[in-house]
Amino acid sequence: MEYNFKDIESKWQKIWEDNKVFEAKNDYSRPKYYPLVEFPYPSGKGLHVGHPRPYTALDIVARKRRLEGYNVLYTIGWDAFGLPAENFAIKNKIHPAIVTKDNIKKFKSQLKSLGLSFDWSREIDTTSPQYYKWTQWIFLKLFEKDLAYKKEMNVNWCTSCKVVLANEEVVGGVCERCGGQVVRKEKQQWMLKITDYAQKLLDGLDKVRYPKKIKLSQQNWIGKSTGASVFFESSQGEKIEVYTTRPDTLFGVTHLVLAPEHELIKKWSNNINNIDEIKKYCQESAKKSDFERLELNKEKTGVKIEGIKAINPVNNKKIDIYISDYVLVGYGTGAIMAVPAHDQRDWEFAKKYNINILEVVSGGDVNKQAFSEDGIIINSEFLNGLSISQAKEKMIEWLENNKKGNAKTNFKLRDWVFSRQRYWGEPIPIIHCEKCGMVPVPEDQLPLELPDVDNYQPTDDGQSPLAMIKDWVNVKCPVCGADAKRETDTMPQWAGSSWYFLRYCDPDNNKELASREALNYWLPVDWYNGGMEHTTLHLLYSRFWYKFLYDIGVVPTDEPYSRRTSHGLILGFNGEKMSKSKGNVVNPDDIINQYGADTMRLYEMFIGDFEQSAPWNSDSIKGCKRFLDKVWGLQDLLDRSCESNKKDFSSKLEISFNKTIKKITEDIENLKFNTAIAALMALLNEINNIKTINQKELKTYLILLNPFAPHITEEIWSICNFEGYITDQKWPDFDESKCQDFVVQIAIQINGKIKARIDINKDLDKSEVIKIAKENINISEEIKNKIIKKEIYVPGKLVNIVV
RNA sequence: GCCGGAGUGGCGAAAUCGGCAGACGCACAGGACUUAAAAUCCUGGGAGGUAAAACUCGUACCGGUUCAAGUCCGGUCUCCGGCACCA
Repeated sequence: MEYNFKDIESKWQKIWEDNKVFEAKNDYSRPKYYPLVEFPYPSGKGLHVGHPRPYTALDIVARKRRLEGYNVLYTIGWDAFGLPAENFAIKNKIHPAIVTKDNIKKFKSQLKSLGLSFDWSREIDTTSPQYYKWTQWIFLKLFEKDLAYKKEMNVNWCTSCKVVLANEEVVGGVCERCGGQVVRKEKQQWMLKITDYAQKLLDGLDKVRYPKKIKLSQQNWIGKSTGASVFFESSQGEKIEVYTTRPDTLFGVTHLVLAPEHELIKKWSNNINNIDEIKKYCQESAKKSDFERLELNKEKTGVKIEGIKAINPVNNKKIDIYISDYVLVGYGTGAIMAVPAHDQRDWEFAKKYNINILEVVSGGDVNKQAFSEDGIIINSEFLNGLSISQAKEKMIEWLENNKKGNAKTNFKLRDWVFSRQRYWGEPIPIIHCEKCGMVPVPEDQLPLELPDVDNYQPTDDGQSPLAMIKDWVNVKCPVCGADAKRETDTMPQWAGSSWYFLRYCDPDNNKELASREALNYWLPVDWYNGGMEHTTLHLLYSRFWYKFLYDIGVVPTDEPYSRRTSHGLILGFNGEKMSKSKGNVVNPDDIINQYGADTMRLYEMFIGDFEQSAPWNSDSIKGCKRFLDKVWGLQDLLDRSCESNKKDFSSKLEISFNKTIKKITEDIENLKFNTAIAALMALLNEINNIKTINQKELKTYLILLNPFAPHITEEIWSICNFEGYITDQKWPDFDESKCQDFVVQIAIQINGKIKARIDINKDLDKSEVIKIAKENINISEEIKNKIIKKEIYVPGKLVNIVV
């Protein structure tokens, strides 16, 4: 029976809004629950059907929690700084703030039409000065604690646009937009010392409930390794420090490899015989992005430095030095000791350049490939006969005693490049004074607002467009009053998103980023859902900021998120990622117009395993619409007699209802929204077979369905004259003892092959069941004249007789 | 190259403390209702095989463990996502 979803949905959305049904209460005595979804970047394209998947999922959780009696904080905001708005501004000369405002308006109306139970009174926008005042404040705290600093860094530089590019904007070595040549250019960048928190970020993972794959990704990203620093000496007398995880193989070192950017190469330039060749190689590798180096380096390249040698500290042997771009300047010391016998990359390099291979761990065939497994040390003087781990220990001891090195822990994690030469971001609140150096903008002058500019294009030398506004740039030093200049770089988009969930707790606070009272109550976030693509950047950055804020006493716990889950992508009908160019984008507005928000929500959740990606299929939506039409028809099956009203569940449906309550209750907690809906469908089919439903059953059914399809369930509740609103009801309990049928069907197997099925009482014990099984006509035939070796009974499932 | 995830009907998918593979839905086919169509309702279905059964095969591929394997173990292939050759 079709229902008028248009009227019903707008009616209830208005009632919820007018009555502030979903506003979180500032009543800190009640049990709280804080579910969180990643807030969107409001792009000009509007929502696509992928957005509502996580929002609906946690909306279901939020609605269920409210029914369970919790004070719930579920809200949304806008991560609105970023490149697309800026590029749009450059092209069309429209202020990004105006574009952003329009986009937000569109996103908001789209989200509202889904009936999500967001507390809109707490909505935030990272580009509003009231918000970024506190982003800047956190930056100043980091600066104060020496966790923000400036450093020369390589950036991608488009030689034709004269713009710094993100890795993503570099495609095949050229600028994505203009096709110009991209080179690596040295530039001063603001950095945040996330590496100071590497160990804490690692340790914190033990305390939180994240999926294994997310913990693993973060662990791999942080990449702790233990090994040693070893000091080689050059024939010129300089110390060349290398980091190795295999100090046990030091006697197997055949050469050193330096990164092309290594500082010693400049220093040696007068002493290198083949300096032209070296310079050429360095220039070539400077053209490559990291990604390209990765691509191109399947075949190792490198150049030997002629005229300079290194001395191996353990045996004083003179060895060659090479440069190669498979060694990265940003990791370790930018120099490695090469042990071709026991490292595959070194092995390949050695084979190509005809370098000796010195075996120092026995067990493999180092002529065929590098041997990196465990073995006994050989050819290594005082290490001979030891295992790898013993040899590591002994070598480190030797290095330390002889001042030739030391034990060292290394992290792969690099510091966070925090500045952008862009307009549409938070201005970095620092003033450069010739006398006083880098001076923070005084806190009472925050927010340091973004000034208006006429042109959003960066300057020719790659400075932010802010550098062109002379009366903004030129200021007096807050310390000494001399002429000074403002920092013109802005912050990356990651800044605003690193702490937004704190602001939700107290969004209008003008004195603090949020009151301590509110933070104490709401934090930590109980359940945070987001995309896998944010696992190693956003998720790690925000944990870092949070831990920092904990250390300076701003937040009450040391981890921000108790639980993290991630959703799979919604793909186009063709199984590819949705994108305009592929023509497979689906707009949720169309679906809602045609089928309604409840159907849309249901299909988003029914489409498949929440954590797995799934292709969108506009034909399959019909099933969800049909289901809701049938739910609408339940009104007609309601037995309105007095008798019925007093009843508990009817005997026919009692078990089914208990089973379903249990299943829905558990499935929602376990992200199994698809099977929860399947269970509701199955129960509905059962009710339709019986053709009657009593009051308790209908009420229970509506409450169970409510988190998934909130509008239709409210409407039926109200039409049936049930008391109050469905949003004020209590989530149903189930009786564990009534979750299983008395009579169950079990399979009977002979040697693992099914030969019969029988119905038995679930409480019968093994011998009784096997007795009944053997009496079955098929079975008695089968086992006649055979020797029974084994009889197995799996309660409620099957009997297997082995003959 | 490395790391992570996944391969099950025509399609989306269920079932992983080893225990009846394919719940629920889409599409499809047949039937009912209708002048007719749409909508709705009922019925059907992994493949082969049979008049119908029996039976055989079947969860990417090869092998193993087990009374029993989609699920566990060893190896291989393919697809998707991420990446910083991390010494």
